[in-house]
Amino acid sequence: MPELPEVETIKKYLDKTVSGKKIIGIKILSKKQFAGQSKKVIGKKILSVERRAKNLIFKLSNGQALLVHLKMSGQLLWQPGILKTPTKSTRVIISFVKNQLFFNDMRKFGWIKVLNKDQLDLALARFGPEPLTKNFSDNYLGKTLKQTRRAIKIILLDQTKIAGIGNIYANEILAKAQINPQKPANQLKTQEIKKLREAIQLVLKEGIKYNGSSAADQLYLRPDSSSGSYQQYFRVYQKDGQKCQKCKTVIKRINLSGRGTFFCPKCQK
DNA sequence: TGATATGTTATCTT
DNA sequence: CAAGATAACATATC
Repeated sequence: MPELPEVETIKKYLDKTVSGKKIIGIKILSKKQFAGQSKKVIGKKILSVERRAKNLIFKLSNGQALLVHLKMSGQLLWQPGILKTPTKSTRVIISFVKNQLFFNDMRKFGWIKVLNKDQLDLALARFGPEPLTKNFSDNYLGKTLKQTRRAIKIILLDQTKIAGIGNIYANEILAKAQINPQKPANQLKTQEIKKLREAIQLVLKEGIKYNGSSAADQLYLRPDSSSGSYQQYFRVYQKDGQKCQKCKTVIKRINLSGRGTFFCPKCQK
């Protein structure tokens, strides 16, 4: 599913592809997935494409913005040149003079919203710090983890605490940091907190480097319809029954608050 | 056929 | 009341 590295990959592609281009039409095929007035967007130029948490933000020349969340199965696919036929899962088509951008979403959980500056700020206000920026420090992480005894993995997934981590990267980060996903957050020692902060940044950067992950059951694609390759480097995700690369212990799968959780019971304490 | 997977939010429980 | 847990959403796949 698109998490921070996948959304960042899409952001980079689209920022260089659509910035400076004028939107000439919007076709909404799934009404409940588009909020606000498409009228306010037509004829406007895209200034830039940005990312906050797992959201994409298209900044427009009239001060409005398109906020996009792909949820589990959303894709933004760039259609060069001639008019392409929408697929069964195409929900919105954004047209440019020579191109189209398809918003495809099999499961229909994703959405696009037209927002003004205030509405955008409000929509983004609840998110915690971006883990790849300076304000995400050992000090911040330590302070945040001290506040709760919920399992550490649950906290990694909490968008109000840290922005952008989803189930795949939470599993991979804890494997890298050698921390058991079930460990109560407030039991992490100073040394473990530092190790965790480093693992968060390292694993997310790895994900971005390989253009995100298109795992077996995933629908994630880059806007040019190519796949990411980070799935080749997974340490634990969907590897239950296989041997840990480090110690050869069999990787275990458990269910933690309804999410598939994978870890090495020997390496991760 | 029905269980499963997922991100986020609404709602229920402790 | 707050924190934490769980249900709900949609739909293809196994």
